[in-house]
Amino acid sequence: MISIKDIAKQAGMSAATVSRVVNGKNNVNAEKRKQILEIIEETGYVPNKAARSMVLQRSFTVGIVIPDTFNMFQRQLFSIIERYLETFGYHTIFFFVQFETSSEETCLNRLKAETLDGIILIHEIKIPAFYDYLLRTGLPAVTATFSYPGIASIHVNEEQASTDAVNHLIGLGHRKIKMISGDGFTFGRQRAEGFFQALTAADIPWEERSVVFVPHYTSEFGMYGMRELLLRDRDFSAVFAATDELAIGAIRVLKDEGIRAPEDVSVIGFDDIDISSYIVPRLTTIRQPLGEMGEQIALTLHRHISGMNSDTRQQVFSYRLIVRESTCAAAR
Amino acid sequence: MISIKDIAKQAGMSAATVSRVVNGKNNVNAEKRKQILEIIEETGYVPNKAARSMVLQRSFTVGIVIPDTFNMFQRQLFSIIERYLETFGYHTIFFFVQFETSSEETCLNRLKAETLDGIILIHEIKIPAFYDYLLRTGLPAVTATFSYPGIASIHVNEEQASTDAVNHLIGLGHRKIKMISGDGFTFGRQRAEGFFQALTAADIPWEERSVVFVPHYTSEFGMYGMRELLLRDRDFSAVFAATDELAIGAIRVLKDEGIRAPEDVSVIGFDDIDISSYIVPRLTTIRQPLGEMGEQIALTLHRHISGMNSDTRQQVFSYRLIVRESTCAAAR
DNA sequence: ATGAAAGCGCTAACAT
DNA sequence: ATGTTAGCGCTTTCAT
Repeated sequence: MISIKDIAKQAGMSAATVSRVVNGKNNVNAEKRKQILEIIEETGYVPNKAARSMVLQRSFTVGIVIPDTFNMFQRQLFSIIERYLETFGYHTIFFFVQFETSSEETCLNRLKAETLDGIILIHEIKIPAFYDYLLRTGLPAVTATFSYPGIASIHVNEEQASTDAVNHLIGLGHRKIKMISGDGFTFGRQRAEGFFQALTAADIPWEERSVVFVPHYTSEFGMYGMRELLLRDRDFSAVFAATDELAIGAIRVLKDEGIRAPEDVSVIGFDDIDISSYIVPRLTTIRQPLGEMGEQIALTLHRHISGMNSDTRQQVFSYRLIVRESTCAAAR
Repeated sequence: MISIKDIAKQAGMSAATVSRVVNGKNNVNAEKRKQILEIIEETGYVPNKAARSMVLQRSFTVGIVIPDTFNMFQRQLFSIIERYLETFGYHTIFFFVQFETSSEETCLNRLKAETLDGIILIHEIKIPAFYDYLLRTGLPAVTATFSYPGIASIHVNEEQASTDAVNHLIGLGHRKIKMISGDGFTFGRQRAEGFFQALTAADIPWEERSVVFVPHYTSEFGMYGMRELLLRDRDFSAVFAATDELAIGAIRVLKDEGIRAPEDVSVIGFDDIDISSYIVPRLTTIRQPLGEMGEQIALTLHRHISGMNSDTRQQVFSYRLIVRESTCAAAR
C-alpha cells in the first residue's frame, strides 16, 4: 500500500506538505503543489480512510440502518438518500438488521465500533438501548418512516394517508371493506388505525377482525392474508393492503380463486413501488414522495452533523393517491 | 468516545492487558480478565474499528461492487452473500456504481482508500484500470455473474441457459420467437447468443432484428422493447426476455394492446426473482441457484483471504427452467 | 503474566 | 511556506 510518506519521499518534501496539497490548503508553493499532484497522479495515491478518520475524529461516513429483508420501498428510499449524501460528500455504510433482538444488539455494537458522522434509521429498532446510545452520545440521527422522541424524523401522516386510501374505496361505493396489515412495526398499526377511522367516519360498522395482521409485509404474506380473509368471510368487495407487496400477493390469491380484481374485489396498496405500475392490474396505491423525503433526510442529517441546526422536529410529508386499475366502482 | 485507555485506567492495568482480554489471548490472569470483562460490560466499550484495521493492516471488511440501480436478482444475491460473509466474520461495505465511466473511477479511488480484505463484483466494471489494480495488488476478488481473466468467478452458463429457455418455447411449438435483451453487459449479449444458437439448432431462420436491445434491464425498458417488437413485425408467438423485469414490462404492453399472454404470445424471463411467482400471469423463467452461488462466492473469497486457496477458476453453476403460467403451447 | 514503547497513516499545532 | 512533532486508538514486540 502506498502512503503519504512514499509521496513525500518521492517529492523530496515532508508529509505535511503533501497533506496540505491533498486537502486543498492554499499555503503551498504553486510549483511544489504541481509537482506533488503529478506524483499523486502517476502513483494513484489515495489517502487511507481509517487513518484519516482517526485523526480527524470523523469519517465523512453515515450509517444506514435497514432491515436485511428490506422491501422495494425501502430500497428506493435508501438509493435516493445515498445519492444525496454523496453530493454532501458522505459515504454510506449499511447496517442490515434482522428481526431478532440479538441482531439489533449486534448492530448497536458495530455502530459503536465505527467512527460515524451520523446515522439514519429506515428501520424501527425495538431495543431502547439503541436510542439511549444515540441520545446519550448525541450522534446526529434521523429516523425515516417512523419517529422516536428526541430524534429528528421524516415520514408521511400514515393514518391520514390510510384514511384517504379507504375513503377512495368508500367513494367508489364500497361498504364491505377489509384490510391486510402487519403488526411488526408502528406504520402497520398506524395504517390499520387509519382504516378504522375512515370506516368510523363513514358510519360503516367494523370489527377487529376486519383486519388480518400478518408477520411480514411481503407478497407471500399478502397471499396468506387474503386466504385468511376469504376463510373468515367471503362477503367483501374491497381490500386495503398496507403495502404494495401485500397487495400483489392478495391479488394473486383472488385470481387463483377465480375472483376478478378489480371487478369483484377492488384492491388498494400503499407505497407505490416501481413495479406497481407494470403489473396486471396496475395498482391503485398511496405514493410517498420518495424523492423529497430522501433529500430531506440527507439534508436534515447533514445540518445536524455540521452543527447548522440540530432541532429534532418531525417533518411530515404529503402523500398522493394514485388511482390505477386495481380499484373500481362497487357492483350494485 | 470510550477507548481502551479508559478501560485500562479504570481497571488499574495497562492497555496491553485490556487488548489481550478483548482479543481472547490466554496469557492473562483469570482474575484480571474477569475484572476487565466486567468493566467492558458496564461501560459498553467496543474497540474502534479504524484504529484496529490500521495496526492490523486488515479490516475484516469486504467490499461489494454493485450497480446503484441494482435489480431484484442482484438484490437477492447480495443479501445472501452478506449473510454468509457475516458467518465468516466479515463486515460488508457497498460500492454503488453508476453507468458512467467517471463513477467507476470514483469507485476505484474509494476502494484504494479503504483497507479491505477482499472484494466482490456483482457488477461488470468496464474500465481496465479497475482490474489492473485488483491484479496488481493481489487483493482477493471474486466476480459474480460474469468473469474476468485471472479473477475467480461464479456464474451460470448464460448461453446454455438461454438456449434451454428458447428450447422450451420451441418445444411448445413456437417457431416465431423474438427476444428482448440489453447490450450493456456481457450477460445480455450471452443470453442473446444462446437465443440465436437455439434457433439455429432448430433450423428456425432468424435475423439480427429478432432481438431488440434496450439500454437497461428494467420493466420500463421491457415495455419499450415489446413496443419496438410490435412495431417491427407483429407476427410472433413467443418472446424471450433476458430478465424477469424485462418480461414484466413486455407482458404489460401485450396486455395494453389486447394481446393475451400466454394464449397469444408466450413470454419467458430469466432470473426467477421473488415477485415472478406472484404476478399475473406467474412467470416462466430460468432460475439461477442464488443460495448456492451466494454461499460459494463468500466461501471462495474467504479462502483467498485466508490464503487457504487462491485459484482463480471459474465456477459454473447449474440453473433450472421453472415452468409457470406465462408460456403455453403455440396456437396451430 | 504484565507493562512500556513503537508504530500503523494521517493531520494539525507549533516552529522556523 | 514548509518541516518537525505529537497523537488519534489499537496491537504487538520486547522487556521484565
